[in-house]
Amino acid sequence: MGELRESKKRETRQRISDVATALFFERGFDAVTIDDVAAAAKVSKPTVFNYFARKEDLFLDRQDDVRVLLREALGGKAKGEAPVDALRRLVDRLHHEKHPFARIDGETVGWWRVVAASPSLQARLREIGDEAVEALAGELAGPKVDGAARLAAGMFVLTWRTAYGEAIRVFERTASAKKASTAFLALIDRGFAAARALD
Amino acid sequence: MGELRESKKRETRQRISDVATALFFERGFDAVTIDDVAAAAKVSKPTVFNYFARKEDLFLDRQDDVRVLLREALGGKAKGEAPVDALRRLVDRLHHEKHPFARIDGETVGWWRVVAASPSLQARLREIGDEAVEALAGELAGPKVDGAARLAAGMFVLTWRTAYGEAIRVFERTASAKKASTAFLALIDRGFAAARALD
DNA sequence: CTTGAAACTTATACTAGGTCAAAAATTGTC
DNA sequence: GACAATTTTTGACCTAGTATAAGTTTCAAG
Repeated sequence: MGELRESKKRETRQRISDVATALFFERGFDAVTIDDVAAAAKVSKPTVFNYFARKEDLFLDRQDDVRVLLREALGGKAKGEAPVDALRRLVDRLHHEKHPFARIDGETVGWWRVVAASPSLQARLREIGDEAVEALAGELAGPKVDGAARLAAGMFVLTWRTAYGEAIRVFERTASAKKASTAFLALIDRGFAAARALD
Repeated sequence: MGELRESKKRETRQRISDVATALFFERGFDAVTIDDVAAAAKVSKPTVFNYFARKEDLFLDRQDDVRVLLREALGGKAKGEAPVDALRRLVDRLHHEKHPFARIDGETVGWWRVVAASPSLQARLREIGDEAVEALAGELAGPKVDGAARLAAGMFVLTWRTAYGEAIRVFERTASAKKASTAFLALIDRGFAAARALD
């Protein structure tokens, strides 16, 4: 059944990803070329693109997680529970689990510095955000997604993005993960309160 | 003092823009190369980039308008008037003036179709949106922009974008500019109501 | 009207992301 | 071990965007 084949592919993919990430942290995203990555991972350029559709995906390969988390948060919510409450619980859960999406510390900030220095990574992040909005709108409204659902979904994603960005800023200013967390959750609450006012 | 020079530049810039827009409508954004544009406008490729920093700017050259409109709406607001009210008045004004930012008709939809078919135009549009958020946050909060201001600004931009997108969808479905307008204003009101709940 | 400086445009060449087709190597199955 | 399927590679190609240096046009001053 192609076990060896599968594991080799996983290995190759992983090697490319690891090598690329290391290079990006070292030199910055834009200063590293695909040829650099390919050479360091000992594969050819087309092979890199065989595993990662865009250069940005070498650094941002958590997009699928977003969809999964949203779905399981909304799918697993108690009957009658408002979506906004289920999402609020998701934030708390991820925050307690120190999930990188909901927690700022030295590591996340290192990651963010790479992003902040690269316009194309930021562009890709915006794109992922919009995809998340569409996915979330689908979860919220079922098959018939309308403007109201998109607006609600947009508010969650916007709130998350804004809270995350603010937390980074606070961390960089104060070097305190605690203060960053507080700022993060405060903005989350603010945004979610506004989202509640939508209906 | 260089009158002829100035007018020639204006002319060249305009010619490039017109020629490019026509080509984009004709063949789609991605199917037209900068070389095509340069040849059709009878200039060289570097000259095109001399006037437009990116290819996308050949089609989206209203970014400055956004900043100007926001500034004059918030600058000219009556003392004591809430920013949200001033922005709401801006929407109404643009809508009545049939400004493309706030009105959907056959022409806007033609423009939108070009955008919808091009990932890079959509990416640039997202970027412009984020720039608008930063600018608006600055207008709202003065020199010290904080997370709350960014969240508020983000909500306005999100609401506008979402309302605009929904209006396009309605127009394409019903072919009625009136229904599109109604959908647009309904979502604007919805989003602005939520934004009011922020404080 | 000439001349020299400044601004604009050009040709040319280059970098880098990304794609494509076909050859070559590797693995799975008979 | 031979044949089929899949992966990888090679190498060529396209396009956006940039740098450089040379050519052209406009301007202002003599």
